[in-house]
Amino acid sequence: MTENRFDPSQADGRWQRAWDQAGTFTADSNSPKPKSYILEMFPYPSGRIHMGHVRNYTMGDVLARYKKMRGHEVLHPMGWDAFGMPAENAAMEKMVHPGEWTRSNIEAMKAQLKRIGFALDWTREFATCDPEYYGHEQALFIDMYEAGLVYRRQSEVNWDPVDMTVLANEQVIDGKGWRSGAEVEKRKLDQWFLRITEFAEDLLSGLGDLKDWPDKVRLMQENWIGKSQGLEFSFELSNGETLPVYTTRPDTIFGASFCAIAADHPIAQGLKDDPSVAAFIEECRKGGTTAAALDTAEKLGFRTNITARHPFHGQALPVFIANFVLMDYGTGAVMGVPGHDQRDFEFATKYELPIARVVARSVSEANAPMAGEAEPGDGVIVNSDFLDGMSVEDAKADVIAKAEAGGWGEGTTVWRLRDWGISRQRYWGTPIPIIHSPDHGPVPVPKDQLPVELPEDIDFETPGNPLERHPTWKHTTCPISGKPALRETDTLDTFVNSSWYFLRFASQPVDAPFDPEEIAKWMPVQHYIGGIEHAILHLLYARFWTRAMERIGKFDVKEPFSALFTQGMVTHETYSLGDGSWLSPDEVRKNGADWTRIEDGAPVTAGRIVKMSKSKKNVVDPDNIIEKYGADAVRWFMLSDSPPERDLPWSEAGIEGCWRFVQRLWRLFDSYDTSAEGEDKSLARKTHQTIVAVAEDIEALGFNKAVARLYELTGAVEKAKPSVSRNFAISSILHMVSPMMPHLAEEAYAKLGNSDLIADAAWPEHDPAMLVEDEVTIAIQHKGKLRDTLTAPKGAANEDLEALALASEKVQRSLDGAEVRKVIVVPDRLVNIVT
RNA sequence: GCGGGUGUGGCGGAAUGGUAGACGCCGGGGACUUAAAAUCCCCUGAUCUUUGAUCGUGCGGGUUCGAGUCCCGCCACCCGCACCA
Repeated sequence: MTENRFDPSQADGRWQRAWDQAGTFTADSNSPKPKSYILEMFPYPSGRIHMGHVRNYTMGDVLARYKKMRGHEVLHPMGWDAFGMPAENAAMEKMVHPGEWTRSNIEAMKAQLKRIGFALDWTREFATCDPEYYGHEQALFIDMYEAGLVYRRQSEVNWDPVDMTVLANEQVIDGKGWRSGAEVEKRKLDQWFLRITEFAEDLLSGLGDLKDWPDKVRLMQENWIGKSQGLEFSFELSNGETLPVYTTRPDTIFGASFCAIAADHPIAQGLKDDPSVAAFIEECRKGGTTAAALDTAEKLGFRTNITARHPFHGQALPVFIANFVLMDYGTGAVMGVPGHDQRDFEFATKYELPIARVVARSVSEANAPMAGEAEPGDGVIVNSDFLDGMSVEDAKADVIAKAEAGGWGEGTTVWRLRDWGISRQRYWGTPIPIIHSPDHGPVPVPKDQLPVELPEDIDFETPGNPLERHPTWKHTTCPISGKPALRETDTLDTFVNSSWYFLRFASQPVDAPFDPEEIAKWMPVQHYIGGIEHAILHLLYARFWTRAMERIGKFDVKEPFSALFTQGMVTHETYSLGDGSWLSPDEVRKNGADWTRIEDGAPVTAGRIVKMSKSKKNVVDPDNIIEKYGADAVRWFMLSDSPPERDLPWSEAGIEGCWRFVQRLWRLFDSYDTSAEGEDKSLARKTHQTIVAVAEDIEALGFNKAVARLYELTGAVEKAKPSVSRNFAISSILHMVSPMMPHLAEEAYAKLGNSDLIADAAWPEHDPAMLVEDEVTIAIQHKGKLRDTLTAPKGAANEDLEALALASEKVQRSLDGAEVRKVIVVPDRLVNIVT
C-alpha cells in the first residue's frame, strides 16, 4: 500500500499557478457584489520576507478568502514601500545602484510571497519608486502647494559634517553620527512642511468615529496630537518689552512668583552679550534628551535682571532663563506657579522663590502649609483676590474673560502636534517638484513636465546628497521666465509615499493619481492590518493625507481605514554560549532538558523569548520552513494558539504539530464515504454549530479560536462512524479550512471529484434549527461548589431540575442532612443548593 | 512622572457572573512494527487519609446563592509618551 500523504512540494505550486491562470483574486470594481477592501501594510523591500510579514499577510489572507466565500468582491492588493535609506546604505556599502538593489529585492520577496499562496491581486502591484507612482505623488504635492497646505521655512536638522548629510534623530547616537562617528551639528536649512496642524482638531475628533480601531492606537494618536486649552497672555517687562506666556492654569495666576523663558527664546538670545548668560545657554544645550537624563535632570535657571509686572496686582516677578522650558511649545515662556506645578515647585525651592497656596481643599484651609510638593489637583481658589472661593473651572473662565476684556490676553488652544517636515536631503526618494527661480522664488514644476524623475547616473563615492552633486540634473529653467533656475534637490519623506498608496491600489488611471469613482467603490479600507509600530506616524499621516485630498476636492472620503488591527510579533527563544555570543536555532540541539551546540557539544543557555531579530540570531527563515513543511502548515501555525494581537512564539515543536494536522486532515478528507448512509444527529449538530462559530471567530479576527474549534470538530469526525452527517462534516471542514490552508483544500476538493476551485466556493450553509441542543448538562452545586452533573431535556421545568438535583446521591452526601434554605435554578444551566 | 495593557497548568492559551483549564504543544504509559518513522489509544493543575475530598485563575479585601469575570486597595511585568506649562 502506498503512503497516503499530502505533498505540498508539488501541490502548492500547482494550485498557485491555477489561481494565477484563472485570475481568481483579481478584483473587479464593476462587480455588483458588496465590496471588501482588505489591506495589510505593504512591506519595505529589504531583501527577505520574515515571519512577521508571514503572520501579517496570513491574517489578511484568511479574511480576504473568507469574505470572498461570503459573496464579497474582494480587493486584496500588494505592493512595495520602496524608497528609503537602506537602499542608499546598500549603494554605499555594496556599490550597487539603489534602484537596482530595490528591484532585485522586490523580485525575491515577491517570489517568496507567491510561495505562501496569498490571495493577492497582483495586477495592481506597484512600487513607490516607480516614476508612474511618484509622478502622481508630485502632482498631489503641487495640488496641496496650490491649496496652501505646503510651505517652506527654516528648520533645524542634525548635520553630519563628515558624511555631509542630514541625519534622522535615530541616526544620532550619543551626539555622534551613526556611520561616521562625527560630532553632529545643528544646522538650519530651508525645508518643506505640510500643514497637518491645520487638521489637528479634525484628526482628533475623527478618532471618535474609529470604533473599530484599537483603543490603544486612538489614545496614542490623541496624546500625540495633544490638545490643551488655556490662556495666552503677555507680561509687561521692566525693559519695555512684552513677554507672551501660555498657561493651562490661569486660575492660579495669583500664585505666580516668577517667569521662565527657554534658552532659545529671543529675549534670552538678546542677553547673550553677557558672557554668563551665553555660558548658561550653552549649558542648557548640553542636557541629554533621553528619558533617564530628563528624569534626573536638575531644574536650572539663570536670573536675569529683567522683571515682569503681574497683570493683576502689579508686583515685579523675576524673569529666569530656565532649562526646563521648551521653545517649541506654547510661547517658549511660562509663568511659574510653584504651589501647583511640580517643575515650578522644584525650581522655586532651589532658587528660594515664594511658594504660595492659591488652591485649597476648602476656603478654611487657605493657609494650610504645602505638602512638600506641588498640589496640581482640584479645589477652591484661595489667596487670589476676586477669585477667592471659586472652583478651578470657574476661575479659569473668569481670568480668561478678564484678560480678553482688558486686551492683555486670550483663551487659546495649543497643540503638541507639529507641522510635518517632509524635506529629506537624500537621493532615494520622490524629488520635490519645485524649481527655485531667481526672479519668482520657488515655483511648482508644470504638471505636464511630471514626473520629475531621479537621475540614474549617480555616484555614492563622495559624501553628500547625490542630487545636489549631479552635474546636470538640478539645472533647469524657470517655468515663468524661462531663465536658468535650479531644481529643489530635497526628496520627500518616505512616509509621504505610504500616505496614499491604498488610494492608488483602489484605482490606477494613467493620467491621474486616482479615479474618484473607483475610490468611492472601494474606500475606506475595511480591514487594515499591520504592526503597532505604525500606530502614530504612518496612520496619522495617512489620515491627514486623505483629509487633505478631501479638502482639495479630490473625493469624498475622510478616514482611510474603517477598521484597524495591530498584530503581535513573532518571537523565538534565544540561545547563547557562555561568552554571551548568540547562536541561531539551527546551530543548537536539545538534549533532554539541556541545550548544546551541534558543532562541538558546547553547553548553550536557552534565554528569553523575544522578537525575532538578526542581532539575537533567533530568526527562522520562512523559505526554509515552507521548503520543509509546505505553505499550509506555516499558515496554520501563524493562526494557531496565540491571539492575533499578542506575540506568537515560534517553535519547532509547534510547526511539527501543524504539519501533523495537515496530514490528519488529508486522511480525514480521504475518508469521505460516498456510499455512507444514515444520520448522526449529534455530529450534524456540532458541525452546524462550528460553522457559525468559526465564521464569527474569523470576522472578529479570533483566528486562534477558529483553529481550536476546527481541531475539535475534526476530533469528533474522526471518532464518528460513516454517515451522511459525517460526510457533511468533512465537507464543511474542508470549506472552513480553505481560507487557512488553501493548497490542501484545493487538492482535497479536486480529489473529491470537483472540477472548479474551492477558492471560488461559498462558505458552508448552516441550519439554524440544528444549533439548538435538545439535551443539556446541568451543573449541580452545593454552597457554590460543583457536586454533580446531570443530563436533562432542554427547557426542563425548574421544579423538575430541583427534584433531580436533590435526588443525586453525591448531593445528598454533600448535604449531609443539612436544612435546604434556598435553591437557585438557572434554566438549562445549573442548580445551586444553599444550606 | 503621565497614559495604556497584561497577569489562568511545564508552555501557548479557552471560558454571555453559572461545571476553570476547551484546543494545541511538551511529557508519561500502551498498541502496531524485526526495528524506526508515521499512526492510533489512555493519562497528564496541586495536595491528601485517592470508590473520595481539599486547595487552585498575581496579592489582600468586598459584592453575590455563585467571581478568572464586577467593585475597592496593592504587587509585578510589558508598551507608548515625556521638563507640553
